[in-house]
Amino acid sequence: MRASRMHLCTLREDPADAEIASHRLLMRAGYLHKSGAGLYLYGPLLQRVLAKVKAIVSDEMARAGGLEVTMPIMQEQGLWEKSGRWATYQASRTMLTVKDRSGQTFGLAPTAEEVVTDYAANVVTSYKQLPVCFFQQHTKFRDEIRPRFGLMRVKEFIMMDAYSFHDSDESLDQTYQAMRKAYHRTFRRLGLEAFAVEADSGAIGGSGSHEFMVAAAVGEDTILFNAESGYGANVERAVGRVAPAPAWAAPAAAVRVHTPAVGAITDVMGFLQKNGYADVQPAHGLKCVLFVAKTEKVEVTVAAFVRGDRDINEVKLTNAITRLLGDQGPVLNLRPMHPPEVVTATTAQPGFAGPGAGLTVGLALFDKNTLDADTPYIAGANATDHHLVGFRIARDAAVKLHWDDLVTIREGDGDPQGPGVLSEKRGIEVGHIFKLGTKYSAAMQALYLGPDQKRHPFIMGCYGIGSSRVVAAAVEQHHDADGITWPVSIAPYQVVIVPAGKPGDAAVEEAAEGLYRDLQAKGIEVLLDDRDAKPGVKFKDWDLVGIPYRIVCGRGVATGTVEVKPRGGTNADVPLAEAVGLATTWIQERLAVLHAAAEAVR
RNA sequence: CGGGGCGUAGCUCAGCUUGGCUAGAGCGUCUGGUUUGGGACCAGAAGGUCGCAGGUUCGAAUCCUGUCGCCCCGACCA
Repeated sequence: MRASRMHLCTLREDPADAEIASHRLLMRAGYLHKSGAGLYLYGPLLQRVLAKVKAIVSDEMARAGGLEVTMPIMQEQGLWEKSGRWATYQASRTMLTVKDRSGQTFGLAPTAEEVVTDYAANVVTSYKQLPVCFFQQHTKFRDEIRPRFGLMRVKEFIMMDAYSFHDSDESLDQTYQAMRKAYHRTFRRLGLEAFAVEADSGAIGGSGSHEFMVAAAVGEDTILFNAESGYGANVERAVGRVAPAPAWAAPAAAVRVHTPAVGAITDVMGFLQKNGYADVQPAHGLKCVLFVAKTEKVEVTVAAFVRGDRDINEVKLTNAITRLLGDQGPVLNLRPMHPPEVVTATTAQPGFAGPGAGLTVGLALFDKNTLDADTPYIAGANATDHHLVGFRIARDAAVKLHWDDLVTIREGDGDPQGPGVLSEKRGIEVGHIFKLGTKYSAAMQALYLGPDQKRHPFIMGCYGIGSSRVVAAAVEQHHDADGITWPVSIAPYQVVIVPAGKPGDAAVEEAAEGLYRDLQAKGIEVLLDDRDAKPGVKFKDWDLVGIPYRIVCGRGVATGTVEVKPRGGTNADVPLAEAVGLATTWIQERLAVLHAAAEAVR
């Protein structure tokens, strides 16, 4: 491609609304055009990058046995009602809906379990056809509450989604592991450093799941990990060992203490320290957070308790409530109580809630990691400006006790699997794999005939990679002060030739044209910067765009040499005749490194 | 949806507080010339319903009301 014909539109300044590197650089280099909030036009350069990402993703999915299909983006409401998810997605309002001319309502694909399950039910009839895995790479819509960070979180995006069907848990597990391996291979070929962590399965549902994360300071997820044991989990899911609180001089029986105008735990402890309980700390508090949980059928008030120095994990709490509610569930929405609701539930102003007399809630849950039934705590007295000192849950609580895992694990907590300690880092979620079980197939009556001559619901798995998000994550991981430094496997072009002689220098022009022809003949994706611009402008542009290799035909041409330079690396002066060979070799070597990394996945 | 902020040229922004002359700058674009190894220089040009709609006023980018859009902080997810 000749640069004069490719409509390169780089910006010298950062767009005002771009905060993170990928957004900033993709906009500045002309990859992206913002069409609306969370809506982007992918320019010609981005199209090439995306095509390469998609090709690698598809290749690895096919290698793992997947069959590529294309599913409709408009999905009938009826299908979603069969699975029972219409209500969930309407409640969270993540699904965009449209009406056709006859008034029928459709959802715009946020995912495709229903569509693919319906397909499998029709085309897979016998256990002899199992397992099977269908996948696609297609546009998805999610009515994001707040699109942000350029390509990172948008309303319309491209996702690879795969769905597998099985007749046994063992078969599902085999495919799950194959997908896990395929994902690792995919990310290595893409040049991305990604790692898998345990995750909550969220709205998709199911038993097990792992997320694939790209480490990045701007990542929206928090990961807890221990490099030594290999444990890693999203904070939503992470478990760990919390150090016990130190003992303190608690009264034998609970004492009601006047604690004027101090509701926050640290304030309460500060007050008590000055008023007769010198050794109390926040860890001696019994923190009570009040929520309202909604399911399709019921609305229930909930009190959640955790040790005073720790926080409630709302994802864990949601799951715990769902378990308690049984067939009244699942919980579709969980929100903290508004102050007037707190007053109703505790007969006190917010800040003085506790599990003793006076608390009126549907459910009371206690964190089993940080709380003990027979240890003394300082609890709210359900009376404004009063606390109970020396409160013991087993003895003094006036509510039915439910114990579960509710605490948010944080840096410094113990590794659940070994002696080590957990660390924390931020990550961008680029992929997710789930074991779904029979959630969809049972609900939708998607059945196959087994060797026992009976009909069984498919056991399912589902797997996603955010193809367009991967592009943003790649830029986050590969950029410097001058611009993007694409891995060669996904760069829009592999080489750019920059003629840098005086205009009309026939020798320079001839050398550049010759290299251009020869590289094209070798199948290299090559650009020729034939624009009438100063060399400095060209260098800046290609550094920003991120072309991995640059060949400069300049003053050396007179003596028969050109310069070959990797992006961010050092120049090599080589004879004109060797430039094509050297660039080709370097490109192939770098691709080989990525392939070797993929082959090393076990 | 709650809280904060912003809408002026393709991009980045001044001007608004305290209403008043032809609405400005830099970058980018176009023309001509000089330049040509890390975002050149000179001369000239094009480009604006000041987000939109009302209102106040002799007069509104500026003040008021409404509305739409966008950005940032919190709850969703690839």
